[in-house]
Amino acid sequence: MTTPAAPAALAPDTRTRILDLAESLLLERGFNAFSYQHLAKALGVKPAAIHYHYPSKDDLGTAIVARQLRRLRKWRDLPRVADLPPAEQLEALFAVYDNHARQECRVCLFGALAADFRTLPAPMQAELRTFNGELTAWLAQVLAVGKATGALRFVGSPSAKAVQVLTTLAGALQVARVHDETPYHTIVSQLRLELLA
Amino acid sequence: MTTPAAPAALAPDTRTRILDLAESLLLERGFNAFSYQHLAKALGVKPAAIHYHYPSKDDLGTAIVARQLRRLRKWRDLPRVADLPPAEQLEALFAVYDNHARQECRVCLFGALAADFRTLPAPMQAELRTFNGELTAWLAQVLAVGKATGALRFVGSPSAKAVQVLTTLAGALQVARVHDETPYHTIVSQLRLELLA
DNA sequence: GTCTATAGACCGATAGAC
DNA sequence: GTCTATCGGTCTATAGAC
Repeated sequence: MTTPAAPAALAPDTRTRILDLAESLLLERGFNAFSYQHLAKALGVKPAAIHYHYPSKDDLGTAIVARQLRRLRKWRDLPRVADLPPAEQLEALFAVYDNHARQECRVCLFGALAADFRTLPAPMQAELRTFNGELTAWLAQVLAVGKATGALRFVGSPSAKAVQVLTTLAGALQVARVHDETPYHTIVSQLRLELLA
Repeated sequence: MTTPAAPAALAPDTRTRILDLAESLLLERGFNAFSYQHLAKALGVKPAAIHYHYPSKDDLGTAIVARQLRRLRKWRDLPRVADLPPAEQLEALFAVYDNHARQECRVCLFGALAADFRTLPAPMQAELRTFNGELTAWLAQVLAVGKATGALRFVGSPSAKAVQVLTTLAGALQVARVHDETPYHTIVSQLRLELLA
């Protein structure tokens, strides 16, 4: 019985390189703003090679969202995240968005796809809904515990506040793209000011 | 001296019909998701006729944003808006977003263009920055007066709060598109709950 | 002011060799 | 698994008749 080669961490295969680049372009410029030709040129392969791995652009787009969903679940369940007290879980969430802001003013997955949502293939729409739903549910739980322990402060229900906070963060990354990072940091500071007791 | 014909309110000219339809499609599906052919077919004219009025799609896009900016200034300076007390000015703002949510889950201009911002022509980018800047400045003033009179309640500076509230509203319309109107109303209720003293 | 006709580029996708 | 070659469609935009 032969063992499949372990994925080399320093040399991702073509399939992964395609997905990485497509994800970057999606978050930096939007789904309709890159083509198989762009990907092929940047990766030094031919467009047909990408069609081999992802037969259609719909498949590629769906793969991007599906991977982000897997990453979200992994991150959420990491001991260094799951075992934190609520206020620090909130900070861990902010840190993720800070990373986006620093990397070429990337917006988050949700913010990148929401405007064009109706033009997306159905599987992509479904994955994005799940992504947003699970993230919201996670934050609602964090907020509920935080309120109960007195570490976080807000009016209204945890789930309503979770929807509001995530929506604000998604929008904040968009504002950073249109202007600069300043309003993004203003918004996050404002959220901290209001939430941290 | 001849008088130019007054614009017939019930029969907008071709130029305006093009702009109206393009604006609708922009807000409902995104800037890259409609073409001159789509516009032409829906209006019963040929693509070339649209090129006559708006030589390039960049010109058309810029005209959409420029008109929204003119509308914003007009709305803001209307006596029935400008003379209102702060809490009612805030409600007037919410009413504008409610209208968007009800019309085919339109996002606002900002939310429609932010994701693809880097792919937009420079004049469009500039107009959008001005649009967002003026709206933020207006709301900051409303919030400042509201806080001073005790009608509105929030921590932090009026301008920081204004950026946060507008960003949240823009994001809320995007969430409505991805899911349904429910989270939009949840977010606006949350904003009311927090701001109205 | 609107038309016909078409240019010229780019798109996503496929067939089939290697 | 990646290549060459190419198809058919759509896009923005232009030229020129009416």
